[in-house]
Amino acid sequence: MDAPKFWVRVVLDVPLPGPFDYCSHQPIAIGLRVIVPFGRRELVGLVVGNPEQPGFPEHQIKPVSAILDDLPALSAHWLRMAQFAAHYYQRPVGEVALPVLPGPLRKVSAYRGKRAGGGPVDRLLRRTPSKNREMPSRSSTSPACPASSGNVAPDSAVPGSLAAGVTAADPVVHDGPQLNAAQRAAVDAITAVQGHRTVLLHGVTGSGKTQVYLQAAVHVLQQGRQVLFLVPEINLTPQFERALRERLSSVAGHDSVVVMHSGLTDTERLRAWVQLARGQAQVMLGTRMAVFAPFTDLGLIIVDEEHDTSYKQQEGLRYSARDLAIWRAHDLSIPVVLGSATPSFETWHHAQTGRYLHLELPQRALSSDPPRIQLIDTRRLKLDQGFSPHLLQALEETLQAGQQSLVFLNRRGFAPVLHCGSCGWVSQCPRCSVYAVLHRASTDTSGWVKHRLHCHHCGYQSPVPAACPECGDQDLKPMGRGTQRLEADLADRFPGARIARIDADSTRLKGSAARLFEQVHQGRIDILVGTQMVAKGHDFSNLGLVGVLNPDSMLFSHDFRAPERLFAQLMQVAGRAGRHGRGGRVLIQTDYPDQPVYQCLVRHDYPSFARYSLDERQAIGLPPYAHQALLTAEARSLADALAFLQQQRQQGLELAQALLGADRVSFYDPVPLRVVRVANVERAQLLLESTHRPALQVFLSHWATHLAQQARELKVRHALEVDPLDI
DNA sequence: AGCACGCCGACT
DNA sequence: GTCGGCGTGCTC
Repeated sequence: MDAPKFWVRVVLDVPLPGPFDYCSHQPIAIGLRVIVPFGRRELVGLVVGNPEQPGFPEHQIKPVSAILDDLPALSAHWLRMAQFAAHYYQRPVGEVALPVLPGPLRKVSAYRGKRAGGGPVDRLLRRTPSKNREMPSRSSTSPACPASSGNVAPDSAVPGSLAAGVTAADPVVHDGPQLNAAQRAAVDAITAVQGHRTVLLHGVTGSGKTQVYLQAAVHVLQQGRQVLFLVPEINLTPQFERALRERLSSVAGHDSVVVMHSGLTDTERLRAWVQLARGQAQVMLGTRMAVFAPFTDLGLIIVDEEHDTSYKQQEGLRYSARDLAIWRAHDLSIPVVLGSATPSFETWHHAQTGRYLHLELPQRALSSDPPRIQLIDTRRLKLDQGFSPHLLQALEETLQAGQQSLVFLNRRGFAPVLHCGSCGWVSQCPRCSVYAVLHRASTDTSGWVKHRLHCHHCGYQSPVPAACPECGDQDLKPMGRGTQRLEADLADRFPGARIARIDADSTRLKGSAARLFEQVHQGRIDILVGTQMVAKGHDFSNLGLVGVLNPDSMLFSHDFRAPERLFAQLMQVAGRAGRHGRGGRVLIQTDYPDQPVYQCLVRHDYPSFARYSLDERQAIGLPPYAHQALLTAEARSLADALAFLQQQRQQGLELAQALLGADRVSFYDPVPLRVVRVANVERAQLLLESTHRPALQVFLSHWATHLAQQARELKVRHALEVDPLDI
């Protein structure tokens, strides 16, 4: 007489082990979302199983409140990926699977209340009637769309990202530029891959990796399958979007490219997700979050600039989108292409040992000469406002020749610190253990320039004191140089030159980055000052000179990956020079010209640098020859944080011994972070290591549950990171 | 993580 | 007399 009862296993975005069992009067497919009661509230959950028997006392099990079937169920492959990521990064599945959905798909409020309509997906589909032909709504209540005589609706009629992205429909078939022999060979090698293979496409800046990506993508699209294209930064999406649409429109239709990144609104993200999930989009271009997109028939993944650390999420679930992309490709038996001029040493190592297919693009496709890199030994030079005479002369010459220059300094603000000459006082952030950085107020128009003190870690700001707070001396001096000061100095020195600065401060407003880059492209800037923002991807056509100031500061990090990053970064800025026509010059000012990183740079010799660095890492047992995990603790006092880590280390040692026997996992000593205090919280970390990945995984999964309990008891916040990049 | 319950201080 | 501080306990 009872209606049949079905058990439903659901994961939720809560920091509890889970999953949670519910009941329903009808079967619910795995991969669908549901609204369920949880404690005193309701949550959106994801169905991951239909157990025969619940794993919880039956009388305590509540019924599912609603079934959300406005989108097709997430695929078994997608769920495997979520499960894998959860297991690998030591988090509950629900904390992986739900936060990666567009906001409206995981918010109860989007489905409840009078304005909810049929939920966010139905609302979206109703709101874009011009798209109904291509995106027929599941619901029959959608107004029928009068078919508009084969013509595509003008883009301006479409709100949101689609409008921004869809440039005028272009029916012309683009065959793309002629590929050189190496590019041709690379495309052939990629398209010949059967099943899964990770492919490293190693090619210097300007060697034409993009054309290889596009050609490989065309091949996959012609088979009717989808392509995922990952880029490190939002800034890079517009130029790739343009290239993709142009190149791919003939194969897959102009609506087939969707974009996914954190700069989109909820609705824009939802739109891209929905189009992909319904199989209406063929290509997704995006930043790391796009690796979780719900493809229906993915055939190829491309990871551009695979070495870029932006692929690693630095909060919440600390995943590497590059590594998950490889996992995804493996699970789907499809190829994944990792492209870079300076691959991560992990990737390079795998390419050298044959685990990855190694493809080379040896030449610059667009220009004959690579940029000429010179080191300027600044140990015995008298610098003038941070500039060597050589660099000043080169700037003058480049200006005279009507070419553009880029001065690269990885330090924003006016000066790193304000200093009192008579008592030694320095500007500190009151809440963090770092200097407060002197900034030029961004809104100064005329006359007196206003400065303020900024903390780059917690956002604290204050006016500049009129006199030293310690001794009352009025002669406070800025020490050192940031991009703002550089910009001002250059303006004094080259009064006729048009100077611009691109860094996180000058591009804070939406669209200002694009505007600044546009000015540079149009040749309306002579000297560009910039931080690492300018290093990535931008193709400056008339850049004759790159000057690099103070790169040594990047070498002094205690992180063993610092030289690897410095090499990649300098190679990347160097690559901005002379991309078209004559090769440009690159001048690097350093106190350590003998360092291997600089010596290899001068010779454009990535392989030697990699060989040298990998040998070194092998000798002392660092990644990729060992696998690491990092436990960080945050507490009110440093002593509490360290005590917690010490305790976890001790218990970890015993646990590892019991689980794995011999010394499979080794622990370093707990240490304070380089910046100990941020926003009045003290931080410390504990690094662990194993040469055996599975052993580390087994250990971590046991240890992680331990940690959660004890951290709560001791009021210490903690985070466990697998494969940490910053140590 | 939320969200409630619960038991002690300064305000209309 | 209540508003409200955040301790602790629970969520299929």
